[in-house]
Amino acid sequence: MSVRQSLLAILDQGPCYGYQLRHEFDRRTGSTWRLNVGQIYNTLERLERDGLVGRGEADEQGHVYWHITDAGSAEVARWFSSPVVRGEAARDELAIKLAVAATLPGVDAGALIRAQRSESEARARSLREAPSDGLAAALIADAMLFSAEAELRWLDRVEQRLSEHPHHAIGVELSAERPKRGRPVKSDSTASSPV
Amino acid sequence: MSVRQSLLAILDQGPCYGYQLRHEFDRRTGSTWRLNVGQIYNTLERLERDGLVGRGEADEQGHVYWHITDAGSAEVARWFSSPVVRGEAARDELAIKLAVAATLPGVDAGALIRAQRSESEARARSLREAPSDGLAAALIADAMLFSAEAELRWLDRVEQRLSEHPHHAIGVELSAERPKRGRPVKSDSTASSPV
DNA sequence: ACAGCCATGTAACTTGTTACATGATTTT
DNA sequence: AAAATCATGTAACAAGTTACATGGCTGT
Repeated sequence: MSVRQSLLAILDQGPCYGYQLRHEFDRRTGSTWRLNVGQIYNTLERLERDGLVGRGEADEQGHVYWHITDAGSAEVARWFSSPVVRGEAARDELAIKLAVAATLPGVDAGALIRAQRSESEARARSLREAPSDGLAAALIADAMLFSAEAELRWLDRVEQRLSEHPHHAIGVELSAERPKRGRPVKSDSTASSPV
Repeated sequence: MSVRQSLLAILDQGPCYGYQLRHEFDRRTGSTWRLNVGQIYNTLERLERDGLVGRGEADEQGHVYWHITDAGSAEVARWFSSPVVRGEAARDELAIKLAVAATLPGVDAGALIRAQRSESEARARSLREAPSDGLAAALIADAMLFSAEAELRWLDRVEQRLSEHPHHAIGVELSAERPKRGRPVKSDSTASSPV
């Protein structure tokens, strides 16, 4: 939702045309994530469908200015007055991946941790070294750096937990809590050998 | 992609039927994110379409066992041997929101920071207090806690940067880097008053 | 003339997510 | 007998993302 909401928030400052919105989003996020132009127009049409923006006539240069509606402004106000709530939604890809890896037999979670640490360290280093141009870029870079550092701390913690927990792997076929029925049926053709 | 990949990784241990997969995903992620059952079947059909899994015959209980293909196993191996790369993709909703808020005139970024800090603090507190049952749940809770703490550190940093940078807001209509053409056209009907 | 950017748009697609229909089995 | 859970599936949709087509304008 962040692209959609950001475009709406920019439009709340005054009408803009598509390309302009792309540029504004770009500046305000420190050119960190470049939007494909097509996405702007898609998003605008969806916002229009939802009654949050309206499409103006094209001016002499052919620029199509979009303006926010009252419902749109209300939505922006709501967005800026409420915090981002993590948890229910917001799945952390790395957390899922490593948790799954750590609980599956036959997967080398240690190797994954080392590969990830190397990646996250490189990322943190490059974020610390690269100078950020402007406030927006600096804010985004800070967020990314802090997040990479948290990732590294977490990786250490996971390694520690795994070393304390020698029997971490939860077998698929041995699970007591498994819904019903015994072990998986071996399929002849392409199934890989179960552990 | 994490749900899709996780289901594939579980299937790499041996054939499973839909409900079973849901249960396995649930256990391995500490019951943190409960999947709607329908999503399992959707995902399985898409994996089948992509040649990564195959559908077996139903057994006497009517359970439809799915098995991984060679291409699927290769994909799992690839997944577990490569780190999660943040940056290009992986947009941080909070970072975008706050960066946009901080660069738009007329938006009270300070209030947003305070609201977010209160939310993130509550979250961190509840993660620290709630006991985690089992390794998977503990790992996921750690990840969430570290991430919430990084968020709090970042909010402090943003507040500091904003206090150093009194002229942070970037006006839409005053921007020199703006693509072309002068100020936005005022639309008569529903446009909110631009700042 | 040609390359390249500005600008608008369309079509197709991905993953995730929900609501719903249907029936079997199990529990109370 | 009723309620709950197990189990499979379908249909629809949201948001993001990309590739492509089309033109105008600008600079070399």
